[in-house]
Amino acid sequence: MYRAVPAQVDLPALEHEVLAMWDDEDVFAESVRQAEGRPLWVFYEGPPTANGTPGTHHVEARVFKDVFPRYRTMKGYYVPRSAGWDCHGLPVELAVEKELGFTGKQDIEEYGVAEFNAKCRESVLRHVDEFTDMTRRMGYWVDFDGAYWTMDKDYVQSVWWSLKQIFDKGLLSQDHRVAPYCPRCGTGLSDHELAQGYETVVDPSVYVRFPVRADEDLAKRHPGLSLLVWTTTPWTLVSNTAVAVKPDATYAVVRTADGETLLVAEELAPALFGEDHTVLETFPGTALERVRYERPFDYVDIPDAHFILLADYVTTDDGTGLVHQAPAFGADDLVTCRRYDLPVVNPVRPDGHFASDVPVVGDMFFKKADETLIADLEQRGLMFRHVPYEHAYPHCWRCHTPLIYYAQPSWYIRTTARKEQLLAENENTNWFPDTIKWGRYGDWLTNNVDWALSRNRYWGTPLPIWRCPDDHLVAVGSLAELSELAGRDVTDTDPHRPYVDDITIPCPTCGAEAHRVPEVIDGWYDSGSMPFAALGYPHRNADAFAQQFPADFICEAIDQTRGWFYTLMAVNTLVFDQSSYRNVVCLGHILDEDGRKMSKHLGNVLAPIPLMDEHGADALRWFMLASGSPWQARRVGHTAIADVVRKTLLTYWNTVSFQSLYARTAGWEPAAGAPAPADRPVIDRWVLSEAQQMAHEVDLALESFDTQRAGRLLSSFVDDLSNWYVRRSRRRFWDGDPAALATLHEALRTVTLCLAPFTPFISERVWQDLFRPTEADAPRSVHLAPWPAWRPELVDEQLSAQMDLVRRLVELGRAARATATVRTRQPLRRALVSAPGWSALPDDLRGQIAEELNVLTLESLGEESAGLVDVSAKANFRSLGRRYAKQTPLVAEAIAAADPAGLATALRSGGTVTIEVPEVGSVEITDEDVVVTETPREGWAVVTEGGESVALDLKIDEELRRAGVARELVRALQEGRKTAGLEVSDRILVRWATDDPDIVRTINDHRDLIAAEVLASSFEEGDGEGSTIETDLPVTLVIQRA
RNA sequence: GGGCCUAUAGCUCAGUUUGGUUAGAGCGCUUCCCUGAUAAGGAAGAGGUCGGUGGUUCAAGUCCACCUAGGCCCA
Repeated sequence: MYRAVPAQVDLPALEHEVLAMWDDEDVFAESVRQAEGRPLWVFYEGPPTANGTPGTHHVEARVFKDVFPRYRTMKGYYVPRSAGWDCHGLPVELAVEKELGFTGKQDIEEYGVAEFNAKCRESVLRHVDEFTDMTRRMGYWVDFDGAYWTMDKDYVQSVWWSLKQIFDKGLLSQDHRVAPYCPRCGTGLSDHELAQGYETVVDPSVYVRFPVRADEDLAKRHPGLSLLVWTTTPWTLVSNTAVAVKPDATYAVVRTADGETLLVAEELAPALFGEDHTVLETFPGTALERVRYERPFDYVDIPDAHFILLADYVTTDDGTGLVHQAPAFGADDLVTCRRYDLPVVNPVRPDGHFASDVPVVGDMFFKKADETLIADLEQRGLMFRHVPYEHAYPHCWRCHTPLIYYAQPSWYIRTTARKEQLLAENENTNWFPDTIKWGRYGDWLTNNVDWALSRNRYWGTPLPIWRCPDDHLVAVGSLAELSELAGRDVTDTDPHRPYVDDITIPCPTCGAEAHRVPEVIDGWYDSGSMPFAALGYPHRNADAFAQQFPADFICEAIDQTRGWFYTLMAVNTLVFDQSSYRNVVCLGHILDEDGRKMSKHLGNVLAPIPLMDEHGADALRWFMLASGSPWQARRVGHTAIADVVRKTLLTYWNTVSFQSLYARTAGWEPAAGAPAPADRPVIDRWVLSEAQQMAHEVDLALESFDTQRAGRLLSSFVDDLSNWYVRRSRRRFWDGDPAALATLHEALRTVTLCLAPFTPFISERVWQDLFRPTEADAPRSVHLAPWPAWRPELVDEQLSAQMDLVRRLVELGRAARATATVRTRQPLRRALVSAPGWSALPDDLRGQIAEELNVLTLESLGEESAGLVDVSAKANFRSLGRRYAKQTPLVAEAIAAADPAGLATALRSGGTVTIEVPEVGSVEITDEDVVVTETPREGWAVVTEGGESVALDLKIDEELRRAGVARELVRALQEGRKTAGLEVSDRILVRWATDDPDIVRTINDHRDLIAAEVLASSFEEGDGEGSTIETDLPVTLVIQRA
């Protein structure tokens, strides 16, 4: 026996019960365990940074990470899934610094690295709990007990091992380069970190005069000549070393309206000076090489410098075509200046402040110096123009400090050396959506630059390289290896700073004492190592790794193209010569209701747990999976989610509740048996066929990671089931018809299983209420059940098409009633139908139309009513166009001109008609080529669409009218039953009283029908106890429970 | 400056792969209908230059080119 399913449901409360049940019965673990030995389907969880509170965008990715493993499990795969936590890195350090009130590295050093790292570890553990709560609440099944932590000792040693592989391949090296650097955090940033931190800022844009030295020939020809140099970083002018020009551009000496003489690229002169200037002389950039000038500031000593040099990268798109060179602060500048053997002078300290001994700007933060320097240039008359300039400038993605491009020593992984291989691996990867593969991600790979791996920080995987005073380097792959090198057992050491820093080894090359280099590594390398490091490979779990590499599926949001998607591919391709994932689903971002990014700043962040406790996790999940396109940025808000509940979840729930109500009322059990599907009424066969098709197509959609399509299929099936199958079959349920009950049971079983991966809570509850109690061998959870078996013998495509026709005809009939303003409750004598396929429609289906439209008979419009109709014929371009292409309009014209009635008659019998078309000749027309529309003439309500017509006979005689009144009485009584709070199976006593002879006659004529409809065991004239029914008819009705 | 995505009803979005002559749904609004599961359902109405221009084609929301605007990413 089914459990009773109330019509009203509190979804969030239901979900909490289901969560408790999963815990009690250990369902998730069992779903994995019972699949052991089956084919593996490998999923990798991208570790969230255990820092800060999870947001609704975390729910998005996690819904997708859940739905496909659940689906694959149902399809018979073994899908183990471990949680993972990204523990290291600047975000954690920053959070701890903030807690402790620190402002920089010096505070950390004073506090003690060991103590600071202990705080970091503590902070990670704290934040992981919040993620765990959110993850459980949303029903994301992932194994927390087997979670990997990037700070675990074994994890760190696996990372070390992989770095040693890369070092041994000659791909890990130290280099001095100009790279983005955060002066606050005191560390360089990798390119994927840089990518996350561009902010639009207003910087000064300055055009500065650099006077050409008086002893230069050029200055002799043009006394008072200055170079006009443009920069948006005035603070770098202190270190001006040279000026670069484009060798193949044309430069001009220009006299301005003010009579001043300036040197700029010729094509930029109009933009700079307007039309009012005179070009005195032009020459190519090459002619300017080594022309000396007076530098703007002489605060620091830069020997043998300050002349013009040539560089191809200079453009004449904007600025002046003369580019200021400060090799310590620009990657291009460094390369160019080195070619001319110029010194690299850097007056800025690692903390971003000018050195104390620099005049004027000493100890000033680099950005702050702009103002002072500009004032000075203006005072000395060197400033030509000074305007604010809005542009995107990189900032530290965590602390928002403007970055400085800064020459610094750093460790690099030479990913550029393996670029071709990375591109080849990308070739073998399936991206969803596939545009990412060649677009955003492919583009990123094509423009790959070496990976700046090291960080001058504390809480991270220490770079496992030991160096002796003679710069011999050793890479170490584990603590065991380190013990051997050190000559003592250090395997119990925490591999983090500062402990590992204290271990020294004799240099294997020269025997001198070697120390570990001070850097830790980029946290993104940790997460990219997770395929092997999560298992502690190669130090253990070699077999498991062999099986679980690469992944069949990973999924994150689009910001990870340069994050995890990249590091995962890069690390594993470098170490194993193979990428670590085959299919990658790449989601769009989540925006607020107004289309803005969610940020604490705007106060528009939706906290996930309250959101789920209001609407339910299923609703949020369904929204993420099926509402809009997952690849696109989407707006999330309460209305959109409430809509999911109302539209899909409650419709499903109410169908379940309906089934439970009538099955229980009838005492029906699924085991009681029912006619074989083939022997059931046609509407049953139809819904079973639809269910099969739906399950099959949802299967295919999920196979190709298309949850949106799957969702559409599911919700439209739920709608069909509730608003067509149940609606049309209600009476059979009241009677406890086993065929109907069995059919709905089977249809609900199919849809419940298909919904399980999407909405695991409500489907679990339905499983517990309907299926677990009534099937002897039912799994104890829907999530332990297999995907519905494909039963093609139940599919009937012809029936499906016929039902579509029926539903279209019903629509036309309703529209006809509306135009005639005859309400549906009033029976009509007959309806006439004209539609292709009508004659083949089984009587059962015709009956559905008649009942739905409340007409006594249905007739074909063509058969006996020839005189009543107007016939028109229209060309079907789709079929004609294929044959006649260019001549289609001519043929169409000829069809329109032909006698439509004759055409229709000939074509209806399946024949063909030959018509003569000018310029084309004889054309043979079949019924496919023509849309025939028949329209009745007078006294009829007709609606026609696409060649299908329904006409209602509007004549209402006394008999029909009274039948209508009877039906009105029935409706009023039913309404009364409901208001009185009666159960649907309760019998009632009815008393009626009226002065209206017409009502008396109606009741006398229809007494049995009315009594049967409202379950009245007595239906008598007179007064009685009970509830009085409200009705617009002149009659008093009183009902009472029998 | 480059790459990618997006542009369809007041709002949120389908439809574009495979071109076919009345472009759909939901929400909201108006009117009506139906109700023995439903916080439902149905019909009609108002509401569309399918971002713009040009092209290909007998035929373009759909294919092509260019442009505009917005978003994301890179420089």
